[in-house]
Amino acid sequence: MVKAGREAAATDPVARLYVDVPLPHLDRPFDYLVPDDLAETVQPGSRVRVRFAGRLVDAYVLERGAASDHPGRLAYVERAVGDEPVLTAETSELFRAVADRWGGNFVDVVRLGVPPRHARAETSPPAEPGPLPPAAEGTGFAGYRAGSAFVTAVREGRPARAVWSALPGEQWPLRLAELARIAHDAGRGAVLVVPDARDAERLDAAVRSVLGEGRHVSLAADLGPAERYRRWLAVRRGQVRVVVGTRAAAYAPVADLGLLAVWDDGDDLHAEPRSPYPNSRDLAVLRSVHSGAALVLGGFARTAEAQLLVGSGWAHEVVADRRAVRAAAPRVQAVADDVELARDPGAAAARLPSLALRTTKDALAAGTPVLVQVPRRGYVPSLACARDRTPARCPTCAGPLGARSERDVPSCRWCGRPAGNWQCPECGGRRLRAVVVGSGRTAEELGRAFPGVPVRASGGDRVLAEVPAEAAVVVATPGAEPVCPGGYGAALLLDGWSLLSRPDLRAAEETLRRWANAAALVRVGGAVIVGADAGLPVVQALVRWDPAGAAARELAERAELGFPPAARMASLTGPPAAVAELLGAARLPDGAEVIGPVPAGPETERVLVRVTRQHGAELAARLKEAAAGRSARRSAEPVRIQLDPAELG
DNA sequence: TAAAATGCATGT
DNA sequence: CATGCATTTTAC
Repeated sequence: MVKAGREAAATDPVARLYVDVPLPHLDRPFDYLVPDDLAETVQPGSRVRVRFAGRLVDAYVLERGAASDHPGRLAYVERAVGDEPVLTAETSELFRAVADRWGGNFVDVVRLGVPPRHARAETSPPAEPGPLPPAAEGTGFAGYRAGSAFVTAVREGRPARAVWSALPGEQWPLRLAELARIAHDAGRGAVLVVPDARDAERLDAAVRSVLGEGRHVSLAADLGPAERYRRWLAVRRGQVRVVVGTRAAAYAPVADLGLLAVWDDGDDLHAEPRSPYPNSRDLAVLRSVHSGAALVLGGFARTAEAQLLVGSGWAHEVVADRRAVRAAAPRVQAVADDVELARDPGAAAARLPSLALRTTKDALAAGTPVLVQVPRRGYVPSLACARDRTPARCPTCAGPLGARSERDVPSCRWCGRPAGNWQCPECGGRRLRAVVVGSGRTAEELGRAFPGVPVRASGGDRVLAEVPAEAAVVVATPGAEPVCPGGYGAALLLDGWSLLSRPDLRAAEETLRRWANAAALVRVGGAVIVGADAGLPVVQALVRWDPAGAAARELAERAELGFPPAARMASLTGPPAAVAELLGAARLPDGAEVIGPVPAGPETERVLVRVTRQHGAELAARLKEAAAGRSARRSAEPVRIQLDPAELG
């Protein structure tokens, strides 16, 4: 039904658009007529409202055209939402490619990459850029093999691809800012993606120091909707071409993108928890291919995925030579067990291994802080003697004991070692009871071992960005380590046991990543004590500071086991009948291997489908196709499809 | 949430 | 086996 008086636009009256309905079988363009009065407003990339199957829904315009292939009558676009496009030609193509790569819908990806509209923000005037600081003579990449070549490629607008292993102590925010400046001066845009808001703040500051005011924005996740949309619009309008931010920033509609950077791609914060579950690294890889932008994946550690890009010749390594590594790396020593326990009566209170204790004392005496990395706190309460309530302590490091459940073997919340046959030092009792301990207590308890030294805690919802360069014990959970100007005097990495004992495919890689990130904050000549068996390959990799070697070994192991990234996997999660139906309907690629199902929660099962890397795109397409069939037939119970799931369980 | 397609009870 | 009304399906 056409409203009285409505007429189609004189030129290109047809708008091809995606309707914002999350059903896989509707994930294709539909044609609508553009009414005459919207002829100027509705453009490629516009957000509009259309009547679709009766309801008014949002839609995203791909393109305008003269005619439609649709045999039936076309409906009119109902109205425009805002008067400027939200998709660019490049992001339109990117969203389609991301949806295809991960077996999802175009509009789901739009939700990840385009912030919700905030009408007021559309009226705010652009910020005037401040003076542009003079360009630096060179960059910090000169000290890395292939570093200068990569910088030159960015300057010349070539789509070079690098995996950068940052030296310990490296000012990585400044390095990435330098690259952004190079791209900027070449007239190109840059997108720099980091795991969390704190990293985004550091990087934001570094980019400001290099580009001055008003030439970049930070799109970190902790902004309000108005400010977020305002900054994002400034990017879309081309007023700003350098973007810093977390996950979602990777989609920023930067004009003429010249550089994509992802820092610490192994961090699980880079894994998008919403459908279709893309992650920053693979997204950046995809976008670099489609946009012709240069790409750098940087970190202190290296993922097996990044290693594969190097090994296949797709990306070049940007690494320092061994001499520079040796000069920059802290001295790492492993303390595996009770042999090193203190006999020293002064250390009786906190029975840290004597090496760790000496190291800590020395660093504190030199007026430098000591970083103590402890496992992430869960909801785990502390334990105490059931008889006299003496707090239960780890026999090795004197950390507080906790347990995940009543029946669980208690383990140390500092070093993670299990404490199976605990005995109360006061009354000899062997039974434990749960007690609630405030989160600040952990740090306080550790601090007691060093009277008069301030203890600072960083983790959970109280994360410190920086600590002063003075004697202090800094207790942090992985990922929440504050930086210290000049570096820490020493670091104790106490979380090895809880990390390495996880039955996770990535346990070793993740352990080294966390250790390296903490150890990299230690000053040159500082000491790192790691609480784990020196014979473990992952410990050796830290001692020798060899993230590339560790990643190569990790990749080889995964290849042997047929795990990603050596193979491509999809995980299907949902009610057993639904999973079975999807699997039955999917025309899986030749050689696809179905693993499972295994229980995955109440009324829920999961199967894994494994194919070779070459069949990855086909697998995604086939699963999408089967899901589309199910949604068209209204098979109600949805199945979650995840390509390259972050956790393989 | 609108129109079209389909289902189905009812009356001849 | 047409008719009218209810329900289901499609989706521009």
